[in-house]
Amino acid sequence: MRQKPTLKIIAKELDVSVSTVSKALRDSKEISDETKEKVRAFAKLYNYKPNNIALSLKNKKTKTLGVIIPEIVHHFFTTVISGIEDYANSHGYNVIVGLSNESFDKEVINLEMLANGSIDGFIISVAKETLALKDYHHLFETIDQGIPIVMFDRVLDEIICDKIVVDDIATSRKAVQKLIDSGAKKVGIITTEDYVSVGRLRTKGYVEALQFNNINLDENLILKIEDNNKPQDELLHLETQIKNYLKHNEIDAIFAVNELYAITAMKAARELGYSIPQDIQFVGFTDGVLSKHAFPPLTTVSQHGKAMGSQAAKLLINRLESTDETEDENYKTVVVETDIIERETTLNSNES
Amino acid sequence: MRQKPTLKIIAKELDVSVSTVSKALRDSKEISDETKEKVRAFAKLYNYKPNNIALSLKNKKTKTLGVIIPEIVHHFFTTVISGIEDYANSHGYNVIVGLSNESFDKEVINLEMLANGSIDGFIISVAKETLALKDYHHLFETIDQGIPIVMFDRVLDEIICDKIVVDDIATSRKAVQKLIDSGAKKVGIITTEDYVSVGRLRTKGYVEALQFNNINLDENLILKIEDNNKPQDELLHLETQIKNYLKHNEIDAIFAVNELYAITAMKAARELGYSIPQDIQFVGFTDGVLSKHAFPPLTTVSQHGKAMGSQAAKLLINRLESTDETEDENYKTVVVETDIIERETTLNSNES
DNA sequence: TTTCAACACGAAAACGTTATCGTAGATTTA
DNA sequence: TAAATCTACGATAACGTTTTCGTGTTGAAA
Repeated sequence: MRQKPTLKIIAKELDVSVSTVSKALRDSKEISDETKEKVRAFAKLYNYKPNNIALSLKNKKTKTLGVIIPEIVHHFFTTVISGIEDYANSHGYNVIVGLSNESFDKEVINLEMLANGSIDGFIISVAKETLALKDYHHLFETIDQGIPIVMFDRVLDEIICDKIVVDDIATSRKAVQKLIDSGAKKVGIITTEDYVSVGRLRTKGYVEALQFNNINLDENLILKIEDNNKPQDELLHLETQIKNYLKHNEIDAIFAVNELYAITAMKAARELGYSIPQDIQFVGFTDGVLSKHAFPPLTTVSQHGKAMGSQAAKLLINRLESTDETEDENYKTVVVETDIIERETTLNSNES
Repeated sequence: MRQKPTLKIIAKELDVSVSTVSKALRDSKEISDETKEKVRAFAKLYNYKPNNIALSLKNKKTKTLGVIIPEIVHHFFTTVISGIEDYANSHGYNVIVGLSNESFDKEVINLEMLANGSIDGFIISVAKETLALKDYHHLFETIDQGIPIVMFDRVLDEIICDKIVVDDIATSRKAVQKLIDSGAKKVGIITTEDYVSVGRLRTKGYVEALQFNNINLDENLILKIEDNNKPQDELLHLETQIKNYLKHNEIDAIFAVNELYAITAMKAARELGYSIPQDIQFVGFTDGVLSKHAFPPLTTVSQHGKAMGSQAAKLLINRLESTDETEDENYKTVVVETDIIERETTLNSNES
């Protein structure tokens, strides 16, 4: 095991001062060509690379981004991370990820752990529990410490910072409209409880689409999935709620606010004897593996997670590298486009 | 924006020396209770937290683990990461992830970027390209620098380090045996090319299982999927290869070395008029979302990715914290158990 | 009274960098 | 020849910690 060479070691070996070595390697004009050549050769030979930690301490910049998400075993979040990584890496930044597991406490701990010098800025999608508790002190504090935050997906109006979102309301309207255009008369929605903002907004879009088409809103057609605390039978719990919902309502189309709800509803519908899409149509949200490989392949709205990720990284890095305090305080919230990917759970509009 | 307090600032404010503040906060007995109290109160008031970077520099330990994987948009890898995070976090470590995108160059860059002080050790699953090139100099070099590596999933015999693997051969044997026990006479395998070690090993297990049951090996039943360089139509490419394979062979069971191959094969089989599992049975590898929500739900072998992840983190952290050089050099390779999760693409053994 | 611990604290070094400033000797300018 | 200017380098401080080693007061022991 060979120990990593440092400036000091090189300096001693070459019998010059540390400053000379540093300057030579940075091609300072204070150093003669002769000395530069000697130092460079030696550095190359021993594979010298400057120590990142020392640089971070000196520059007060770590060149790393902290990403805090509720869950990593989730296609949407991984596409976002992938987008962040791409952009960050190609701009000389590293990415360190923290998982909140939807827990407020873990979110706070992660934030604080990373805020003590480990990272230059955060990209974050807050935990459900944080949403429910409405306790945002940790976010305020890190911003107050001068660490910029970019929020995505689950964003908070109360926090003033850059944000990356999809236009949930408009997208949801678009999805429901698609269903209506394809001949659906009784469109239901499977959504989350209202404290999850994306759920609330998508429900709103659903309502708006109905109004726009002069369809009376039937509250029974809105299924808000209750969270289950026991993750083991989460899925079972979900299924029974949906089956119950399907049995007690006459529905010919469903808009589900995420992939899992859509897939599970399709399974339930099949078991109840519906055929898809003839008897009942489906549109999901988030274009993940599940949608693509579902049976039949699910028509869904694509959130373009990768684009969201790289947008987030871009915004954050721009802010970090803007000549501090110059043109700041004008926080942007960029809304990324969504598309409906038509697959086989919806009828063609002209077939209706 | 309030700037973060440092020892120096606290010291000045309280009119004591930096050392006194440091000692007081670390509860040194050199400091009087009175002073300790004063310092603690002040530190608490201003929410003092020691700067991680400075600590890292001083201690030559960063308390962070570098994880390098080929792809993050992949269920297996995310479960592994999740296991790593869990264990690491609860032991005071952070995790910084690097994506190689299956590219040798990106793997090398990521490794070097992180090896310069940013992390204490690596957990890595090498890129396909690295496997194909058989160029491991970057791995040797980081080990040579005294940075420990734990390899998982795709491991290399040539590298001497801790390893986490599943027993691919045995598991594959078990899966094929299951198919045979359920009455299959003509079992095929859909696998990767041989340079991907997991593919090679699983193929080997397949062959062994046939031998064990005195079934003649028909080379035509082994489909090795060729990699496609154009990621856009990767899926299409896969489908045509599989359909072709199904058309030209008489097969009543398929063992696929990953989820995607299995799902795609099921789709192809359905399109060719097979019914599952009556006409053709399927077993996949890796228990991901796809398997669980496939139609019909796919019988598959579970790799327990989360367990692999936490095992990897445990091995790495143990090595990092073992009183250096004392009991080292005895590298372990732990093999984690696999299970076959029976769902609806296989017949019951007694139905045969 | 002298001597000596014990006590409570401060100074300084170290981790690996970079940047500012100083300066000895060589060279040019007046 | 004296003065000014380069040239090429070294010393030092600084980033925020922790730790080792002093050291000036006490109070107690001799």
